[in-house]
Amino acid sequence: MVNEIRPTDGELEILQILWKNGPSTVREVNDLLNNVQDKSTGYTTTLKIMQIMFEKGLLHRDDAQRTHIYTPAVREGKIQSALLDRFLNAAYKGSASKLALQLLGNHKTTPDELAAIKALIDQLEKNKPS
Amino acid sequence: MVNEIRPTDGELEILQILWKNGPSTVREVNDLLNNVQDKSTGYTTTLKIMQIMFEKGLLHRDDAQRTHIYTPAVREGKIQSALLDRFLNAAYKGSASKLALQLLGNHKTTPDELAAIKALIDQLEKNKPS
DNA sequence: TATTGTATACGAAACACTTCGTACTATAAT
DNA sequence: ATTATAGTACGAAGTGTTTCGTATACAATA
Repeated sequence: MVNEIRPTDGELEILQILWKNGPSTVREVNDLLNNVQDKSTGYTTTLKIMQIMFEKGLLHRDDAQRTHIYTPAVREGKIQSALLDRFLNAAYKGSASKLALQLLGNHKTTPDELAAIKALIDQLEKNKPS
Repeated sequence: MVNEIRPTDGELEILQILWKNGPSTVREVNDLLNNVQDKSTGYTTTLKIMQIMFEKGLLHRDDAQRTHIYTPAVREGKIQSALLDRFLNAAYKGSASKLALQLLGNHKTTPDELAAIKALIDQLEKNKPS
């Protein structure tokens, strides 16, 4: 069930790194957490979290070598959809348009992005003429 | 700081009820949790959470009568903005347009709502001509 | 007045997440 | 070969959330 996917914030940070950088070792993930981001996480902390993510089925790992290599077990878009769905219900009681309006109103969006969104809306309107 | 506002899912459910129904007692909130929603939460559980929310400053309360009356200490829109910001960064690394596209693509939106969103985009394009 | 019902307050247990110390092991360097 | 380095595994502490039992107080009523 998609409903069961519930990565924590910490797990999501690690997933983001793996989605972006491809298969990685704990060391690589930990370095990126500490250098690229402001976080200062101990190595064994990152290791533990990734081990737990592996147990949960959130990550795959190749332990053929001493240094294990981890990969995400789930697609980025799938996780995002599941989280979005949950968030939409929890914070906006399911009103997607309310979320969209607040999103576009609060955040800077480039003209290109606005155009892409408008194009999608046009397409939705064509496909679903009421 | 808006950044500090971090209601849990359980707290958010209670806030939703208070935002919708106005000042309420623990009993009223608990009844709504149990009847309107599928949850089956004990009275003292709801009480405890609301007491903690009060301590955190998430709720105000009038304890002039034996039966206390609780009200939200924060506006719905403000909480939503804070949560949306956090969610956008955690799950979409800050790309509002990516979130918007997934949102509109995944969820049914009525023609009226689509029109409202398009109107907002038009206005944004007018105000910020690149 | 005594009993019953309904409040609040409090404490503790259960659970999950994060963090870190430590033990152990394999590889690399001297 | 010995030592240093870098990795995994494991356990336990700290924290926050949720849950519930229980003590206590007030109010209504028989």
